[in-house]
Amino acid sequence: MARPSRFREPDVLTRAMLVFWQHGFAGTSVRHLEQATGLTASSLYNRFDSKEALFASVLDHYIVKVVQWRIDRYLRADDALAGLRRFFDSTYDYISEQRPPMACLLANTALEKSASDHAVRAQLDRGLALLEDAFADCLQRAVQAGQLRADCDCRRWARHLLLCLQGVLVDSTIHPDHARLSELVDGVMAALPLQQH
Amino acid sequence: MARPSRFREPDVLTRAMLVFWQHGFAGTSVRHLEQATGLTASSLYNRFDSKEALFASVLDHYIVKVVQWRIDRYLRADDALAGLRRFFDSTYDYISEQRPPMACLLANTALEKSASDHAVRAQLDRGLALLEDAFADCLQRAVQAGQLRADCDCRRWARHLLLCLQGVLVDSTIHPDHARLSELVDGVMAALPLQQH
DNA sequence: TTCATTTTGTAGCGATCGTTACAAAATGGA
DNA sequence: TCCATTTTGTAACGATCGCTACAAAATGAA
Repeated sequence: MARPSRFREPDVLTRAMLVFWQHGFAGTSVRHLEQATGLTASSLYNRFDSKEALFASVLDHYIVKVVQWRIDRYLRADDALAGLRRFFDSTYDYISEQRPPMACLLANTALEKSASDHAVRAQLDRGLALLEDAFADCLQRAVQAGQLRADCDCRRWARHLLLCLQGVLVDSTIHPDHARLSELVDGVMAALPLQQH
Repeated sequence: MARPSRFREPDVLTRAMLVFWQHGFAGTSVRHLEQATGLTASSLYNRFDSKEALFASVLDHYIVKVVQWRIDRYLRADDALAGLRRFFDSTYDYISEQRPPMACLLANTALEKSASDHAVRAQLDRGLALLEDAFADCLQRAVQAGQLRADCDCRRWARHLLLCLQGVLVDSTIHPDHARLSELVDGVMAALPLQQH
């Protein structure tokens, strides 16, 4: 057959992901990607058609490895509300571990890339729909567990949580302060239609 | 004296602002700025030291001409809650007038520029503090008018509103749909500690 | 009218951008 | 062993990047 590749594709995508995540699409050069992945440009272009195509693959990778992973890890916990809280906490836990905070590749891309880039837009839609559905499921379980009021409109509250999540992510890059962010999330959780005991 | 300038500085800043707002800092070239302002690069560099310095001036311009203007226009209305609602509405009204939606230059910059760029960070802080204070004042007036409960912690709710605003702005670029955004703002307003009648 | 001063337009600087041509290197199959 | 196939490293392509040198143009002061 052919000469074997020196790198596994998931590793390349993960390393490229971190660069795009931190510096954005326009702010990331192919030279930078070469350095981060350890591949030369010719190898990168051999696997991916262009910087744009690599970015599309990275976006898919992010949705599975970061978004879906966090959904599975937190939003499927037995205690739905506690899981939701931990999901938000983990968001800025993750951020404050990094230097500097990088928010969320989906939100970054939403604000950076042109709205006329329909392929990227569709990927963002998919990633955020994943989150919205996971929020809705989580809230539904909280209703069934008697944590939230029975008349809670889970779909609408899921959209509200998605909105708050994006707000937390933007805020975390401006005020990377754990206490402040935790207080903000307190407010988000308290706004939910909690079941009164 | 000297040869007079063909352009007024505020006009130049406004035009440059629209370009940075839409395409980001890295995504905006000096050629693009020349075209948008009608000035040549030599004229731009004669007034501003660098692209970075021009961006800093543009950010100041944005804080005064867009942020402060909207605060004065909406958040100082006699009916504090109605003004607050109109402030949020105006945010995505403004967005849907544009092709494509451009969110907010402060949020865009927060997610794009490096956290180590302390000068830009300080400007973002200033702009967002302006908004937070205006929200707090607005809520305080709503409390005094009996629209919100007397025990409302206006400062915390102001931060919450700032969070929701950023969320709305991100969402508006992904789903530039007026009805959906209006429903989201319904949720934000309903979450406030309204005085029960 | 001459001069000092600032803005303007032209033209292009070196550096970096995304991308590619090409041949050497590394494999399994024949 | 030789071949077909794919990856790799080297080197560089034309285009564009942020930026600037330089002189002509346009003003008020002397």
